[in-house]
Amino acid sequence: MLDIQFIRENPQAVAEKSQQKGYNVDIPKLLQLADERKGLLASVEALRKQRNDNADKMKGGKPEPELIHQGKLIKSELAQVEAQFEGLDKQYRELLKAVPNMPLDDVPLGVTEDENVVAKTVGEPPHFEFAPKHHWELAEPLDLIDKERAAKIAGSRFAYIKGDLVRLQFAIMQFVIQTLGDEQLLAKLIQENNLQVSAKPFTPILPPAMLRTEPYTASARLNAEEVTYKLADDDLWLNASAEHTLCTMYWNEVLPEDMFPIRYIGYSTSFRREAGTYGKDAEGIFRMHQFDKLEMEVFSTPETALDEHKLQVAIQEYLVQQLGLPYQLLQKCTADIGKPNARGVDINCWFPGQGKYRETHTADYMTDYQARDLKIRVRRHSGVTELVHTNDATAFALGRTMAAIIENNQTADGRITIPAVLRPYMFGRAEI
RNA sequence: GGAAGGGUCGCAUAGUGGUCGAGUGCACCUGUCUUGAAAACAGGAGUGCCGGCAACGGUACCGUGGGUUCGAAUCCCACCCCUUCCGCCA
Repeated sequence: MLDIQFIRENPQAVAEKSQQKGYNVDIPKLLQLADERKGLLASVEALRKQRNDNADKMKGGKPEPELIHQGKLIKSELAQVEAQFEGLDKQYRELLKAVPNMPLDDVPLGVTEDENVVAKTVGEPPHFEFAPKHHWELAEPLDLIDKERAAKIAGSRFAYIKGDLVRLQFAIMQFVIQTLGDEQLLAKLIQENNLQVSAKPFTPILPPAMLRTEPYTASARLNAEEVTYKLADDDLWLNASAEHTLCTMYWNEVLPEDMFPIRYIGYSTSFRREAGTYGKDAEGIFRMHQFDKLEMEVFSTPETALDEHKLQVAIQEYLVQQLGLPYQLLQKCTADIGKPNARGVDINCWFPGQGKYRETHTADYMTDYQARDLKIRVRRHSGVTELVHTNDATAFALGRTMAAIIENNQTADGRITIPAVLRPYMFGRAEI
């Protein structure tokens, strides 16, 4: 959430920028609630002081009936005022949480995702001497994907991934963990992009795949209506990305400055309900209820956070380039960056079967918006505490990445050439 | 899932209704002393919210949420987590 003090000082800007993101929030109402809440809080605290003072008078000796009577009066009045305060506070918090993060100045204005700006196009879509096939058309004869039997067991948007496609997935995972752990490579990317951040390698991490309502809500990532699966018998949700169990990892903690930047490369199966996407990308493994993903998550001090974001994008580009996939880099517009985001970048890879660039990567910069509600702080060397900044970014969503590899690397005889960087992790093989 | 024990200010602990708006030890910070350090001695130090330019004041926090009471770390209820044992299980 946003700092109420900031909203007080910039009501106009907050209203406008929320509007740009497609959020209609009643800022005057919020500020009015904030003021009323403040007044009630003062009353509550004054009454508590009365209660405490009254109780103090009864220490030691035996309680006088008059003081007990006084105490009872204070108690009932306090109960009333507290109830009022809680009601108001709930409204206030809901409205405050409804305010999205402010987009940075370089985020393009837009009303739909169609207004995302193509910042650059890298690589040439491959030319085929034949009509390129969809990944599912190639995968079927090679017996790499079985969706029919998966549907029998779990319904639509599930798959059995088989054989060499499994080997390919594990090869990509090894490649990513190796790459993000390479300090020299990171130093090179940092230098090339003129960034002021450390070259500290990313620590691989396997997070829980479920989390409770309270931290999930605080992360501003819980989307109960469209995305997130809820377990019926427990207060648990299936994570829709490793990001969700990673950004909540330091919930309610104050961390020493020496720990920063905290860089993780997380691997998790991700679960999404995909409500409202009926018929969309129904074939293949492009849009699934369950998919595996490697996700970067970085906690940093505020002054390095934007460069951490840019580093994540640089890493994404490097990874995609290494696999030889043609892509476009999109500067996401205000409507598409997402509620907790201050800035967002997408990478869309070329899918020859569809003849389109499709989203495979996202990089999100949240400033302190996530950390404020998650209460994740840094204790500076000076002793003061400050909210951290959070960044997350896809390393590879494995289903979509493999779909892209299959389509871009298809041969005339329906086989798939393995990208050179993955071959060491594929027993030296060059083809599926 | 069953049984027992436990969760206190970084760590370790004290604390079973008012003197705990939380004591002590260790670690930490600042002084005094010392060439410097150590030791000793003295002092300080948590997180949030509200008010204040600030010094500071108020308030809340003893796993979480409710309840009892004039008053709760302490009593009651529910839940979470940890430890040990049993059961089940990769």
